Amino acid sequence: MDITIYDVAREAGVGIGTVSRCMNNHPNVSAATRARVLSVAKRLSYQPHVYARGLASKKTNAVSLIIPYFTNYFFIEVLRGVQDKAAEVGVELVLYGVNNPAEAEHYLRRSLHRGHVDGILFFSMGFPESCVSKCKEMNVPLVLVDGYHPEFDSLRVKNREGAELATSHLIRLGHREIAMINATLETQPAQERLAGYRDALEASGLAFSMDSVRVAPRGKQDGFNKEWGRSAMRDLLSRGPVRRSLTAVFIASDVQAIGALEAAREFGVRIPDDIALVGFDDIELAQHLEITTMRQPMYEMGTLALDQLLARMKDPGAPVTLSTFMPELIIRGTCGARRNKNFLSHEQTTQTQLADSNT
Amino acid sequence: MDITIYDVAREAGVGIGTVSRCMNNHPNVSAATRARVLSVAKRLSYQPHVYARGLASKKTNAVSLIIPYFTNYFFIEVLRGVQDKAAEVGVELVLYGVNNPAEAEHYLRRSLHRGHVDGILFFSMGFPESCVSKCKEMNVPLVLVDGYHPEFDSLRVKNREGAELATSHLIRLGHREIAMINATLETQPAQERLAGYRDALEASGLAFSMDSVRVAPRGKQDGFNKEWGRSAMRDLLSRGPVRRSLTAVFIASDVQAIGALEAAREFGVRIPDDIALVGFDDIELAQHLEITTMRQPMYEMGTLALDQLLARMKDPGAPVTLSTFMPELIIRGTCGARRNKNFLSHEQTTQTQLADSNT
DNA sequence: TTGAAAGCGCTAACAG
DNA sequence: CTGTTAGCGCTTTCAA
Repeated sequence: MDITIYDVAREAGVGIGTVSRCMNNHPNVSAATRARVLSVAKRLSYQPHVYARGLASKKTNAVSLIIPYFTNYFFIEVLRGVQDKAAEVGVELVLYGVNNPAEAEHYLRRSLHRGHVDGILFFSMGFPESCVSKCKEMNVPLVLVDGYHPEFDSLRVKNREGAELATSHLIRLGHREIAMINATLETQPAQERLAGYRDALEASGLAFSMDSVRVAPRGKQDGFNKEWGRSAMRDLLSRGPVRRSLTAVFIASDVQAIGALEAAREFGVRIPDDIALVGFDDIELAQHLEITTMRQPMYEMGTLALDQLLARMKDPGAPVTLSTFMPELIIRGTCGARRNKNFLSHEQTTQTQLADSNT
Repeated sequence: MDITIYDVAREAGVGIGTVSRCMNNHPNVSAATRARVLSVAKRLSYQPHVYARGLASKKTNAVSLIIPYFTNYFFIEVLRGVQDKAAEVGVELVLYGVNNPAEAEHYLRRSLHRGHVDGILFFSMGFPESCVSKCKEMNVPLVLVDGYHPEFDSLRVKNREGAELATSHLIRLGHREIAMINATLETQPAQERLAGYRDALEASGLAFSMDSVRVAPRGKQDGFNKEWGRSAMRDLLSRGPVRRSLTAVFIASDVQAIGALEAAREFGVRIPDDIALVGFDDIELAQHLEITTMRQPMYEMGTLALDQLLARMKDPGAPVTLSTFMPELIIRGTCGARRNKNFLSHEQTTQTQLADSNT
């Protein structure tokens, strides 16, 4: 039924060792023999048994993905990148969706076990310190995607620079009084985005003050959620003195921006006419809601992540790398840039049509 | 470094066979021995080598998922279900994201190879006829999720009944002239949703006519896309005579509904005041755009899919099953029901209906 | 350049 | 109930 290396060897009149060499492009085979073996293999449509190979060679040709399930579009896109690259180079992807840190650690430990996978892609979550020594001693290639740890290869987005860009954009549009809606400052992205916001303000000689920043309390998704966006915006809008001069808000994520949009509607505040908004992430909804935002190169992060992992597998001793990705400003409706003819002329815009969504 | 079954055996003072039995809950071990072995195993934090076990037992403890990449939320949710169930029973998930039928077939064949995976979950795509005989002869457990083939266990949504429900909802709200925006009739969901629409109309004594149905030309996503939704809606709205009396549209999917919404805005048609809309799928965007729609029990489909696959693995000879899922009406803004106090009062439904299975 | 043979770590059949 | 042993299909020395 199943055809094995023995069948091929017999049929080709060689030993199984030779067949093995052929299948693995080992140099020590004469061209003639190789051709003969390969043709037999094809004729029999022989395919090496993955597990047998794995057992003998101690390689699995698989990598595991440890990936949180709370979010959505971002991971899909990154995953798509990983996926495409995996298909290209022929490695298997073992998927572990994770709902909490404990699960993450569990799967991490499992993946660390000998002969399970050749490498690990760990996504977006804080890397459990309790695992770093084990990772090191097991010497399992590991790369952190959308995360950072000094001991491992990491891929991350330039949050600070992105936030700076977003805020500068608002400043260029003439806004002087720009608030920020942020998440919990305990997360790194939140800290960095705050820093970028501040950078932009100060670079333009505008005053920075935490009074204009709404920081989320600890909680669901660390404050990166619609509800917090809504209540922060409400707060911003209901404070009379602040409201008078406030003309723009930089929001640390698109989900929060959605909530902010809702709050604005409640208050009868027109976006972008009364207040301009810029978000962060470019989730799918942002496009439909016409949110101007900072887009992260998700797909590219995926392909690069796997590339990096493969590189690490090839050369375990190489110095640890940190790859950073620059987010891109996507101008849509909520920042008001499109109303500004002058501005439009020298700014790259997407082709999505602007709709007056807030009348 | 790596600890093997031999280490455990030696440490526990037994043979490796006994250790193996303990690890696999084989009955033929005395309670005392079992306890001792297990404790040693734990102490050494021994974990069987997956591949060695796979080689010897000819089981892999893994299933492959062949899943199209074009869509998003639906698959995420289903996947989450599969994922959770997998974690529960401890099977590995090997992911194959697929961009076209050729790739699907490629991965299918790969998965079919001996010893690769114990079973296959094939998602949403037409199952390649060229593979059914091979599947049968290889005897690899396979279940189709959101798809159907008479030879294999299938899980699907009751599209016809769902469409009927959606349309009836519109009728109950008093609409008499209800159009439909559909996809290409070459896909089964499109056909079934059309049939359901027709059922509802006829059950209420309303005239059914293909004049009121916009069928997509072949193309991207079989017409299940925003662009087609927009142009179909434009067409509906620009045809004077039709427009006069038209008060509602049933749309075969939420993505299309989004396009329709845009078209309505262009024409200055108010939703739901001038025209009521009901979509299908309940993608994430539907919630934010307040689209009334038919929700598919995605998560449950995922868990059930894996359950079914496990059942099939346990009993390969069992008769082929077909599990169907009833979509649920989610009332939001676009159908206008909320304007109707009476209606709201007796529509308190939110319980997901579980699968009814039939052979 | 090639064949033979020794494992990889485990399961399962076979004796005891 | 338990130890021993023969593979599972392949990679990889080691001789030839």
